[in-house]
Amino acid sequence: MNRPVPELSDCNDCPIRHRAVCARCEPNELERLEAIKYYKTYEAGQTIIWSGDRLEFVASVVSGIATLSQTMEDGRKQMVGLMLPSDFVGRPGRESASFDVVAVSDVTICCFRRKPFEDLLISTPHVSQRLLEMALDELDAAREWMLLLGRKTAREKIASLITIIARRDEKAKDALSRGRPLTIALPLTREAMADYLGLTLETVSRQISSLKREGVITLEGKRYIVIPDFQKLLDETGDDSDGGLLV
Amino acid sequence: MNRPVPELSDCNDCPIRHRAVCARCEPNELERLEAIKYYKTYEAGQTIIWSGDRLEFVASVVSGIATLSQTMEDGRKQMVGLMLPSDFVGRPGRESASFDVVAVSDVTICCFRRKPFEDLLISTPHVSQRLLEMALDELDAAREWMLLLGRKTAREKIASLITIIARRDEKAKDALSRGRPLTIALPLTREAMADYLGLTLETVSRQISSLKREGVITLEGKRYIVIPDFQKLLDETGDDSDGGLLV
DNA sequence: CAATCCTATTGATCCTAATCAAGGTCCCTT
DNA sequence: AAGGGACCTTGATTAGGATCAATAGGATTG
Repeated sequence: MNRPVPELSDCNDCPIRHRAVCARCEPNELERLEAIKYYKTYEAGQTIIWSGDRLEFVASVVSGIATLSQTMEDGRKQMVGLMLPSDFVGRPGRESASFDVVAVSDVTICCFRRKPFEDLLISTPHVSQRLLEMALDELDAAREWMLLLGRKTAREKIASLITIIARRDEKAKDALSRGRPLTIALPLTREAMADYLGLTLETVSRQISSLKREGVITLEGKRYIVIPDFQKLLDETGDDSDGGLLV
Repeated sequence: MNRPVPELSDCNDCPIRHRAVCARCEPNELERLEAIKYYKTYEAGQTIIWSGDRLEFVASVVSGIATLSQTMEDGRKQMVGLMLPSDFVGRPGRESASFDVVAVSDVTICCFRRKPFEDLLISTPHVSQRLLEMALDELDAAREWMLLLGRKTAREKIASLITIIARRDEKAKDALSRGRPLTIALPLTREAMADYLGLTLETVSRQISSLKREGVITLEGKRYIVIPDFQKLLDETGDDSDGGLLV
């Protein structure tokens, strides 16, 4: 199936610029980035990188959603990363992948050949500084996620996941900041949600039904959620109540 | 209580050099590091940084063990980081702490005042490159930890924790690589282990007793563990069996 | 349009780990 | 040496989520 490759303008010349990696790049540095970049698209369900694969590139998600996950020998599976547009995938300095990267929806990524990208890192300090910031942000997110996995109830996990998705939903930002009812797209299947949360898909389904019964959320089809009162949802997450709407 | 501040030689002039952060530092750069560094010691049980505190420094653990953890309003607690000597604590570019940092044993850290350290990062690219590598390593570790929290059984969690501690135990390295019986110090209380693993302390105690009953481990006192056959322990972790002894 | 497949929902039962509770061990203090 | 306190172990019971199973909705295909 052929899909058009995104125009350069889709990501403002440099695809990782939307996370401001290249905000301070000199023209000649941008040129070097351009020279080593190419686009790839994957269909929903395809595996982009297998754990253990040799890493040929690092990449930035341009559109679509991908997941990072690990699978145990007996099939138990845990999602360990959710990559949305603008997220950075891959590890400068590592030869092989530690996790599977799977396209959940159709995905386009902007790749940079790894070796030249690493060379470029050495000569453009502000890029590695920005990557460090991004890595530390991801580390903070991973640590929040660990609290969720280790200590939250099934109900709290579901409520937390919905707020996480709502906060990263560009289209919902406006309604969120005004305290309006919120409609958000649910990009994950029940199974993917279960893998995210360390639950089974049956438990996910039951908890969603329960939140629905109690009016905390409403479903529109299976893949759209309406949140009439965001604070009420936040109260179900188990997180500190203050400041929840901010950040 | 007064403890002697470690000599400079304890950490080879630059305390983060043992993780090779400064391997490529010029003499004048090392001087700048020296100028903004100071040592602090904490007793077991003391909180080094409270979540939300303004961050005055970043630091490197010189000796002892500290934990990063989060607590929910009702007291549920999850450890999200275990800091051993040479680990880096803190976040350049962030004003306030997201997690509690607590000394588990007596701890000495080598601090760098944050602002000047951040300035130094900008002018010494190889330091931020090294910090990036360390952050990515920690991210990988966090993701392994997420699999443990989300999908492993209590027994697998305990076995995994013991292997993690064994692998980071300098004194045990030799015996480990030769396939010898291994004695390791257990630096954590049952409660701290429970907070690490997302379990209760009773479950931790029961699972340790069970592994002991079945001869996978032996206890020497409460805080030393003997592992007669490391592979047998690995078989209990749920991780892929191949390559387990390496890395 | 029926057949099939994939995803989701709901019910019944089981099991793991949490909770509640009682002792036990070791160390420190006096 | 006795007392107290921190830490650990073990037992009994409960509960939350997993597992097994049946059904339903919606989209795609022939």
